[in-house]
Amino acid sequence: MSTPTKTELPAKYVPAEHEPAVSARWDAAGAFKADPARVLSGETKPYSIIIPPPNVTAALHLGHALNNTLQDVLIRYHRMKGFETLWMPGTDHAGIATQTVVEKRVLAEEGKKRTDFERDEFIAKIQAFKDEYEERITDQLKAMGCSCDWGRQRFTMDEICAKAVREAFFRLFKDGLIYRGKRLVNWDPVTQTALADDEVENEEIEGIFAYLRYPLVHEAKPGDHSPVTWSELAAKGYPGAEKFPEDDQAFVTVATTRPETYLGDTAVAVNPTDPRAGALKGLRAELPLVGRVIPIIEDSYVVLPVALGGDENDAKAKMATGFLKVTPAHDPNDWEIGQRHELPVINVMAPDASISADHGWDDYDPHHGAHVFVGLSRENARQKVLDEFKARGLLEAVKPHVHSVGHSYRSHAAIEPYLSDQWYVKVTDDRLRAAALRAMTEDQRTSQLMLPRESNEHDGKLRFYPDRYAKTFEQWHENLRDWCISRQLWWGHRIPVWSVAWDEYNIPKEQEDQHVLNYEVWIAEGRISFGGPPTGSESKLDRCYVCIGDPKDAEVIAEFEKYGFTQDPDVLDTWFSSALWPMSTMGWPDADKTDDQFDGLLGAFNPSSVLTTAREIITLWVSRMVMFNRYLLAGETDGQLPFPDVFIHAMIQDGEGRKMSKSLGNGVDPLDIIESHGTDAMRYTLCEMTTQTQDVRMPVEKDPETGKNTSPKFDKGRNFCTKLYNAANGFVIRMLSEHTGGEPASVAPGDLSVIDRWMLSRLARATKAIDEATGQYQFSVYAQQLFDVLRADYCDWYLEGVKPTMKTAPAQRVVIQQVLETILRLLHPVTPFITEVLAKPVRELRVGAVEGVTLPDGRDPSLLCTSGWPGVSETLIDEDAEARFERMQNLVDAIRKVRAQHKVPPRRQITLHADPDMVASLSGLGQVTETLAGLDAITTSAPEGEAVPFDFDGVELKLSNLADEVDADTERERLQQQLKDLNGSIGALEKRLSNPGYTDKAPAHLVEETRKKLEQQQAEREAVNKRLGELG
RNA sequence: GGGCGAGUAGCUCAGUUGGCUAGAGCGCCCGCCUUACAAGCGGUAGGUCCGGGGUUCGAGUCCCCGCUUGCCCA
Repeated sequence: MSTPTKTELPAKYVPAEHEPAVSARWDAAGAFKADPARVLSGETKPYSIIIPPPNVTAALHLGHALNNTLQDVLIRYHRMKGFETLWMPGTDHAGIATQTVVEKRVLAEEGKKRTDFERDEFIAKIQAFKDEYEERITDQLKAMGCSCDWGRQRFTMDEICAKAVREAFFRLFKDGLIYRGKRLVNWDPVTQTALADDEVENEEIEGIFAYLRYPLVHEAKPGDHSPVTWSELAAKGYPGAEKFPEDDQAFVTVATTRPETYLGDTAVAVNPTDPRAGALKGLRAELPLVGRVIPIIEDSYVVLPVALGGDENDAKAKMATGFLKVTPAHDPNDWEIGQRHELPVINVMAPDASISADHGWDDYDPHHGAHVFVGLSRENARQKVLDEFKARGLLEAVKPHVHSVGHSYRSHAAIEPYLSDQWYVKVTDDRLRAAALRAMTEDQRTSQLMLPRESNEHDGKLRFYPDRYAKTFEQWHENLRDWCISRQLWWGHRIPVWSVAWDEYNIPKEQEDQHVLNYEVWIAEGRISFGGPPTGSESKLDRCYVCIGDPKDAEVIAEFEKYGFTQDPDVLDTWFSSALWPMSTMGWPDADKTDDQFDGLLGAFNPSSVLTTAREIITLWVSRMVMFNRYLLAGETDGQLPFPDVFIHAMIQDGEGRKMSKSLGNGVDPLDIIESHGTDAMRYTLCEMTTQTQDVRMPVEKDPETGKNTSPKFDKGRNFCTKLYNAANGFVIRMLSEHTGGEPASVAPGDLSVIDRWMLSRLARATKAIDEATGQYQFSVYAQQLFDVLRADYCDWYLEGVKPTMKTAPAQRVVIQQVLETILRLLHPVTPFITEVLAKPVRELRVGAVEGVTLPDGRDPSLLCTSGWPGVSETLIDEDAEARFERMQNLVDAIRKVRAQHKVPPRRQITLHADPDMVASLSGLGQVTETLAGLDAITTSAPEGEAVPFDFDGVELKLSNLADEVDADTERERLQQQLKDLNGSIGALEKRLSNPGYTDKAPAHLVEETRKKLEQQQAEREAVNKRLGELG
């Protein structure tokens, strides 16, 4: 009962001839559209993945190809399994990265800087760039076969996401979780903007280490101080004080690479274990020329010099004096020390990094002499400080010193740690941090801090794959610092806060009542919220801040702007909107009252099923999604997670273990691979590479013809696909079309021959292994299983083995077809295109079923991607058939080996002489052995002419008719090699068995096995020796 | 400085409670255009499992020390 019209396919598989057409079929069928109604009605279970949105800054690279292939494998697998699947696609605006790229482009093309444009004008340029790259990225994802729900594609700055950002910001602001504070940022003094940490490049520079002396003083009261003498210190037991003239003023020597920052010093620190520390208690240092008197504090951060017990292997200890100048405004470590000791923070620089008294240097007094530095650049001031100290006898030494300094990747200027006002999310608050820690599954926790509570059903559900990444997540949260979310950029979500300096917030008397009334109403209505300092902080804000929930709320804005309020010019860190991605893409905060596109999505698909990403994202993104999802989707207690599973995949490096990068020119473009090898080949290879390790290497080669980078690793995937196509189209489809008739509608395994039962058994095992591997995110195991079952089992053994019988065995033809159709389905998530191409013609061959093999129609059987996942019952696992078939495989291998050694021409048929048991056993396999080993007969009769004996399972078999005359030398050589191998093996076995420890302690079955094996090999050796004797 | 990996054949990698003479793909070499497939088929060679200790009857696998190398965080 064959279908009337058969699908014809070309003889050779050229991916580019099929992939676009297959994509078009998927699109036309709306195959990837998710329907939340089916979930909400309870009809199906949801499976969803939120794409980690690629930056619109650049086209996708191989890491994206890997990341998205793995997601697609999961999505397609679950879709076939019958889940309602949603894979939400989208892109990220990537604030600074994108703005920078566009700035470079505009400078190159128009010779203009960003500041030559109005803000809106420049943003329009970035927007145009974004549109271009978003399209490109979308095309790439489609070319990769990603089965996203394309009708729901999002962008982190589109309207619904912007609304989510405003809502989240407003709520956090209102709840006191967003505050204004000071912090050191990476400041680029040339372009005058803050930079993210990853935009700072560390470079080794040849700098100096300067040793400066700070005179010590007593301070009776502020402004009244007197020198400390060495004799005083000696009296207090200060080691070494006696070496100095008694009446001279004592000093401490600090060592620094940046002498000019001494202008902002607010303390000198000494290690509490330093033997000099005790004598210095209560004393102070006076900064030369500046006149500032600063305390001497104790802090264990200070490195002890080697002479005082410091670590000899520590380079710092060799250079250190044991005294550290503390400049909280100009060094991140000093900032930390300043926080610990509540030191004043004195900024001595202007935004261009020149020395200035106008940006926080409040105790500046030109009469002391520091005026000589004001206005100098950092570099000139550095030299001037050295000169002035030298002139006063306070410069102890200057040594050359190579050290690492952060530079702007844009201007290449040295980064200045610069104090500025920024917005922060108080992620250290229990409502955020604890919620993230409690989210972790308990068996992945290593500390007892904030464990899941029994009372919260959403606690303890977050699991990392592989396990070890849980530790990264845990430690990050335990050492968390508040999150700086403001960026001095134009491209991004503008911070919805308006402010005015207190002393400018003047409301005319007659308007005061109305104004106060207005904002009380607005607060009650949730339209505005006033900000304060961080909870528990004593500091006062210098401005009045109001967050306006809706930036289009003209009434409110007009009112505040009337009193001088202006909107914050900064934008939010990109990760703020990314943190909302699992919610915003599904329509939050208006999930159920906007258009159909979002209706029910949040309820049906949040939490999503898994997040698939790279490990550097655990801290930047995963943490923040967990905190925001739990906080914003919560009632009184912590709410649900954005996803229960986090899968972290490997990073692809080049063949030398280097990161792939543009500057090294070692990147591989996925589109080039798709062009040269086909998408399926790329996907297969990427899956196979995805083991549980951190990094995988991909040797990169430049194609001499195209000049494009490629890698030989993809050949395996391409060859695999070719094999599949040749087997399916070239053999199975052709043969089963030509030979039909009499197929049973249902085939019972018991009625089948050994080779069929073996094949079904192998298929059952592979299916089981694949299901298990997928549940554990073991993509490499999945790919390996596919390779083994298709190539090794189905093509190399099964199809070769059934050749002589298939034409006359209708039931066997059913097995051939059913197994192929099952394999196509198993393969589909990894290699979707070629399997979709083959699915129709293979399905058209279906004439019967095998009991235990189910091939469900799924949602829509006209496409493989919406067909059901195959079920292969474990009852098909047949140990007996496997044992018999494997024995035959070993025999065929042994015969092939003899053939090769005797150089028997491939086509020459030879004769196997065996004992009756063996012959009987082989005859149960049909003609399989003869076909695979190239035999004309298997017989119990003795060879007539010359024959070559060989050993198999301890039994001597013979092969005859190898050649017109057997070459004795070849045979002797073969036997001698065999003897050598046997001697080695027998020696090892004897040694093991003569060890009483082994026979007494090892499991009995292992000892027994070893004995049997020894006996068998000894028998083989005897036979080989005998044969060698006969040869003479 | 803290954390996490990796080191097994020329290359890329498997090796799951410790147990056959350590495997695969590619590459090398040999033989084959055998009627699905030369992007293929059959076969050979190739390994002190980074080094050193330890536990064990038995270690690529577990423990300790070291070397090399990569990534993340500070």
